[in-house]
Amino acid sequence: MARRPLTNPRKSATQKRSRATVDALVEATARVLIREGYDRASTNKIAETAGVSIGSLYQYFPSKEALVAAVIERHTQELSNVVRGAMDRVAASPIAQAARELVAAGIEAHRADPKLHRVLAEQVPRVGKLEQIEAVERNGRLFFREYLEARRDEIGIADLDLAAFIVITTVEALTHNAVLRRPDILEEKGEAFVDEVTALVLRFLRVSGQERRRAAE
Amino acid sequence: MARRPLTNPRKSATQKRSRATVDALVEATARVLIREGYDRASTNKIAETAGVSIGSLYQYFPSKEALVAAVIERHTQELSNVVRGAMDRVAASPIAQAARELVAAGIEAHRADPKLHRVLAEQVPRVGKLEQIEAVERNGRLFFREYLEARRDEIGIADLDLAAFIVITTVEALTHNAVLRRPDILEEKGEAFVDEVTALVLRFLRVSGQERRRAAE
Amino acid sequence: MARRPLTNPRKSATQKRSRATVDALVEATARVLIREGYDRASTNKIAETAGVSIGSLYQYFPSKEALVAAVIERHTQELSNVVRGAMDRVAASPIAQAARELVAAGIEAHRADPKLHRVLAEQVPRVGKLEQIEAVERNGRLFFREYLEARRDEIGIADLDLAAFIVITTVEALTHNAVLRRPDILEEKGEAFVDEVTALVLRFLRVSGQERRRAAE
Amino acid sequence: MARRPLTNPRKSATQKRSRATVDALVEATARVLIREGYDRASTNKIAETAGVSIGSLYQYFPSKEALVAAVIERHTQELSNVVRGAMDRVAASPIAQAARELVAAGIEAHRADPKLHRVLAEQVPRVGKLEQIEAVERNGRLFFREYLEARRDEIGIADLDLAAFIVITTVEALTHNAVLRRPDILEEKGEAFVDEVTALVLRFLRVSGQERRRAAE
DNA sequence: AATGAATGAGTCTTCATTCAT
DNA sequence: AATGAATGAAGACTCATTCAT
Repeated sequence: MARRPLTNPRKSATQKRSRATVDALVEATARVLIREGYDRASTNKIAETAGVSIGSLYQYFPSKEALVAAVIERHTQELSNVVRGAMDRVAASPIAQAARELVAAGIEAHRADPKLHRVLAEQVPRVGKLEQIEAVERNGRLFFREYLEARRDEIGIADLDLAAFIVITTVEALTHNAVLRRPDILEEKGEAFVDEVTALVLRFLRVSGQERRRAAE
Repeated sequence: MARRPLTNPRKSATQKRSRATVDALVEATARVLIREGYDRASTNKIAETAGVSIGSLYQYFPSKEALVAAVIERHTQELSNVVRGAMDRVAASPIAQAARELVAAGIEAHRADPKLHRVLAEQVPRVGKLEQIEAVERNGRLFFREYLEARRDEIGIADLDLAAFIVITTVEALTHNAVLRRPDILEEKGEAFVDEVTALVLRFLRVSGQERRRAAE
Repeated sequence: MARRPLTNPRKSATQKRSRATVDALVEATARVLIREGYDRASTNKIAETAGVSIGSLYQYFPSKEALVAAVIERHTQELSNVVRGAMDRVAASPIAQAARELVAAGIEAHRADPKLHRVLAEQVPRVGKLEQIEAVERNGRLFFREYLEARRDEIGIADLDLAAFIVITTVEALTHNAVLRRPDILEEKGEAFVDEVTALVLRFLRVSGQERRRAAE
Repeated sequence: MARRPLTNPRKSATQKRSRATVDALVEATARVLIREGYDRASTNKIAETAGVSIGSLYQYFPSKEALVAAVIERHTQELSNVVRGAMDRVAASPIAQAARELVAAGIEAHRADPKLHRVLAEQVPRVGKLEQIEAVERNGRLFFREYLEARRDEIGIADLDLAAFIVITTVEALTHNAVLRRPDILEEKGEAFVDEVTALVLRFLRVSGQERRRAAE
């Protein structure tokens, strides 16, 4: 049985070969996680899937948790990139327009690897990496809050902190659930869904109807 | 189970004992789940916590899954009761007023046993009980949809299906996250939070400002 | 876990009701043994099948082994009866005729409850009752030896001990295997089978051809 | 199982180690089976007896049954070899001589590991391996039947199928029981026993007295 | 550095048996 | 005497991890 599980990769794979092995392992972990679920994802299976011996696996990752942590990190990074990209792109746009792009980005992000996202969403807490995830979330929130601050005069709500929490939570939940549990909605009336979620956000932020209408074009 | 028992008292004494054992086991499962998480929650630990032998545990529950399922059922039932109660209470009220009550009910429901709720929310999917949970959710959605239908002329949104999904997902996510991850918000500005979430819902549903204002009093 | 398993019934059921319970238990044990095999035949299942509580079962039988021993005893008794009956019937007949009857009796005996016989044959050794069985066998052998002795002048073999062992073993094996493993033989050419086994025995005992021919009529 | 191994020595060293472990496990299973009987033969005890960890046991054998099956296979193989060897040796000899050798081979085979043979004979059926055993038996029967066919003119019995069944069953039962239950016979008058069993077979097959006498020299 | 055989703590589960009612 | 709830020893098996080669 394990001591306290370490969650940091054992060595900063500098060599190219090492790097490839590490990548293979992380990728294999993700695949096995999807295929088998957390409990049935054994390190031996992961090693085999990666085409690597179990010994080598432990050369690079001190524990199963470390592997999962790496997957989480990679996945979180990818999500983050998509969302950050969208945010950067609309940094200069008026809210009414930005909102729509952000909602779309949310859906797109979740669509990247929904099965992995589901497993992680369901099992992350068990790996000690929750804090890291929360850090990412907090960053997103602060980032968004700054955006709101910059656009303060376009919106009619005072408590920006609260507003950021509500908007982020809402959009995250709606895109997550739409992708994972109601794919039918996205397929049959994806446009309408984006419209409605965008409207939800804008109305909540009391963005003036004029702006909204302008953005709707 | 031989012959028919002649006395009732004995039987009901027996039944009371069984009942107590079952209850103790379900309760112990919940506690261990909270304390240890799903993976580390072994049936032996649960039996011990319940003050019951492992044999008795298996007399009443054929597997670990069955125990967790029972906990889920109990918890779901409790949540359901709170929410249904609120829905019944406001069935005749105008939306603007109903919304606020529902949001409050959502918070109250999550507050009943937030830690348990977190564990279940995070790990339920792995137990086959997912369908049951989803059934409850679907029921809630349909129930709410009917409510919307009855109040159709108070709201300015056409696709009631979509609206129900969005509202329920949103309120669930907001109350869940507020209770579990941002207790500070509820403590420091719980009123404002309820106000905002209520407003979010009403605005999304395009309930007329007049109604909204009337309800805000 | 059990101490040393006792194999004797706990009380000599004098009362009629007790007697009925004991019978029901022995019968249930036989049935469960056939249905489930020795390993899966749990005392609880036996009690249930007997329509008796597990507590009552232990009132009459101190252990699972005791139950099986009772079944063995009953079954052995039945076999014994069939064979002894035949032996008694032919005590006064010449060997050539007696042999045929004994072979037929062997088949008949095995046919009484072949499934039970198989389970017992396969599992008896595990219950301490082997000695008892061997005692029965020895008795049969001695009994048969005496018969041979009485007919000494009809047979041309000197070592009657050896002869008894060989004949008994052979007939037992042939009837057992025919019934349990080659039922097709009995069905398609049962007559021929009896003829051949009888001939086998008579020829082995050097019973004169004249006698043999006379018996074959 | 990554990459192809470059060196042979290492692999074969490894293979030798594995092979030794497997052998130790099979051997330990046989010993424990003899010492404790099937029911009390736990995998833990087997592993311990083999001087191997329980984990290694399961690395090579997926279940207790698999272990027993391996023992059965090994034992059956050995028996088979002895008997086949004898059959091959006498393939060209006249029956009267062949019979004696086969009976002797039967005894020899059972003597190889009589205790193991007893446990297996008594408990094998419960393992799914029964078919395999029966297959071996059937093969033996068919093989023997062919032999009879080739020697058809030496014997005076028409139904060779039936004859093969009877002879094989008889010889098996007699050698089995003699070795396991009446070792005294073999020790005190082993010669006579072989003589009589041989005679039993030859007389049953109606081999002419002349042949019999010739073989008896 | 890689390999994979070996380890063993710990899990779930069964079932013969006891004992309070 | 009967009942059946409770017991707990023991068994089969898994899998994260180590370490000899």
